[in-house]
Amino acid sequence: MPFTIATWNINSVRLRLPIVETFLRRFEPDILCLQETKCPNDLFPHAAFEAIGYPHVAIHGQKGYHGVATISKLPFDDVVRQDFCAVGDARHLSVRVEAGEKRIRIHNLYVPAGGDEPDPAVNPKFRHKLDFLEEMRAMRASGEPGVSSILVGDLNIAPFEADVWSHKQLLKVVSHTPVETEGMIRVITEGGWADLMRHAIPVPEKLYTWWSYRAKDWDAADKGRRLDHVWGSGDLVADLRGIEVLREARGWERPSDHVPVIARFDL
DNA sequence: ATGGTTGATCGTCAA
Repeated sequence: MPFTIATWNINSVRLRLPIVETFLRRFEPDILCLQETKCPNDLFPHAAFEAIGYPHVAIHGQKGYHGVATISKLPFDDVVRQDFCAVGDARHLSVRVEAGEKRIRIHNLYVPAGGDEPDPAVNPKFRHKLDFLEEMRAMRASGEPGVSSILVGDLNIAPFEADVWSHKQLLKVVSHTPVETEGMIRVITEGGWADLMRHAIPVPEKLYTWWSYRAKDWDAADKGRRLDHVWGSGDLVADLRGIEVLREARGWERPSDHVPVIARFDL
């Protein structure tokens, strides 16, 4: 059976509810994982999602910052909210679904951006990001017997040269420094994950999911980075039918600086 | 080298 999952850093779910609804109506993913919802739990717009066919919603929000939400057509159970680095940030949410022949744990993650200065000794935000990455090493693609895994989200790291507009110019820019890119590749390798975006669209093809708000003409300048990711347990590689990065969404009305990534499977 | 933009919230932080 077809199974589709999307991930999108929405940068305020309430402000951008209209374009989220447009996206869901047009692409009809079974599951949408949102990051940076910036929405306290008691103000989350549940009714809007239920009204367009998404009655199953898990949220992990806080006031002002961060926040993740998993919005689903399919029922799920065993919701887990992990407090990475024990700082009380709402940055992780996982659920377990049954789709086709498979049971799948879906992790929805929002990794700290890490601030501007890529030195953990002087920048506590970068220290936090590296600590978060270290804690991610415990995430295993085969964590539960008989359960496949998908990990999506804004991981705020672009691991490969083809994931940034200029490898040389970004080597000392947070998101593409060696300690981050090597750390991420270690998490992928040790955890038994497959980088599904790069299975479908291999290096060296350039692939971006984020363009800064600060760039004057994001489309023409095209100074993007691949900060959003879709990882899966090894068994899902054979089931993957394609990846779509919805670049056009960066040009929508009042856009997020991130665009949706859609993964399609036949399970 | 610097400043550039956006959102939540209401001066300032986070990204």
